Amino acid sequence: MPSVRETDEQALDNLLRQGGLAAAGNRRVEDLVAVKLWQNPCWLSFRINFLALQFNEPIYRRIEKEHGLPRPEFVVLYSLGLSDGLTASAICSSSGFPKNTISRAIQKLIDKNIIRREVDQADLRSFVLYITDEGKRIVDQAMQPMVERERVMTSALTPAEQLMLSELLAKIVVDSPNWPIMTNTEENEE
Amino acid sequence: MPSVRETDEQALDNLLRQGGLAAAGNRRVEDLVAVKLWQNPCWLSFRINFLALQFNEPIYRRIEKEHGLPRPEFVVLYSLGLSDGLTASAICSSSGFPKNTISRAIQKLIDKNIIRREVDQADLRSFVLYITDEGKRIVDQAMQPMVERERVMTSALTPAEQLMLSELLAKIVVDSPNWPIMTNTEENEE
DNA sequence: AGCGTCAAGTTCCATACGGGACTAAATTGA
DNA sequence: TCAATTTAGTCCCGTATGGAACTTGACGCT
Repeated sequence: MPSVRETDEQALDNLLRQGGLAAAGNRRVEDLVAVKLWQNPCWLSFRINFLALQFNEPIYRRIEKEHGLPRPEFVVLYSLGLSDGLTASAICSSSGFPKNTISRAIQKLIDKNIIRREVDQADLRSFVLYITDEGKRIVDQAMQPMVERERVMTSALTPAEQLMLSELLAKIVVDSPNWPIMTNTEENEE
Repeated sequence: MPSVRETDEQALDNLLRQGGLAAAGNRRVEDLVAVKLWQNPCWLSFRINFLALQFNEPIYRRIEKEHGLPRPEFVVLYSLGLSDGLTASAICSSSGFPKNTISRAIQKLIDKNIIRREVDQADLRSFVLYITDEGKRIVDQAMQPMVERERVMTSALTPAEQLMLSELLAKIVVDSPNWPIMTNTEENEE
């Protein structure tokens, strides 16, 4: 909680909102994008959403075309690629997809012999998921364009800036368990 | 293009991937989230997507409940709130939604008297969109929780860090027109 | 002018998605 | 030890979504 006075808070708001405006300089950017960058009370969410889109759209389109895996299926596969032997609910909560979507994706992947499923002996309700060799092959192959896409997207930043960005974002992610659950029903905050 | 040698590049990769690991310290974070943060070749995309989700999910759920506007409709409205008199295609390209989705959303908003549409005299194919008073009211009201959510999400960072983050992200967004179009058909890059 | 191409929006349609109800197993607790 | 509650995962079903084809107007070219 920063100890700044009211007016300073507003000044900070303005600074945040205009973050990167000076540095943009001669660079040309689409009109509405410029507005959403620099005249937007929600500076963070636009930046984040825009960049997520710029990454996801081409990547998932490609994975769909090349491997026939829609996004939820690939998310499951990717998760197992990072950490084999997961359970469906673990994938849900780290990816944000609802459990029925993940469940469907898992079924499809099993049918395609891309993952394998075993009942968890410790908890007979749940299943432990394992990636197959075929699955490993697919993840490895799909990884290349993803990494490359990130490289392209971050190429405007120096290595030091990239590192700074990685750390700042991680700091926020790590803090996320502390955020309040947004209750949609109440009308007034503050 | 950073002028680093091969091995340095790998070292950088490792640093980037582990960005924020040291700072996380005692903080507890879900297992798979930790893996996706710090043992993930795609450090950027996970951080970005995770945060986008943490923002979008509660916000759009709330806006849906409170104002009956699904996400694409609110995106249109929000865009007009920032810059009145836009055209449908401008909204498409800044938001990333396909044009039929935006088209539908516009129709609905017109029906609900939240926006208004006039033929563009300069180009009879296209329409110029205007927000109505009712629309302004809704945006203003919906803005509060959005700003508040951002405040919560960034509260782990100092003001200086927030400013740095805003600038780094903007720098990437500004660079986005230079990124190559990903052609999904080719098999090999490099 | 007249034809081909392109761009703005709309319509059609198959399908993926997610809310909510449901089953079954674990856990709590009296 | 037997309800009552919670948790893992599946199923059902209405709806939103986005690809592709289509309509209409603009633009370029000869």
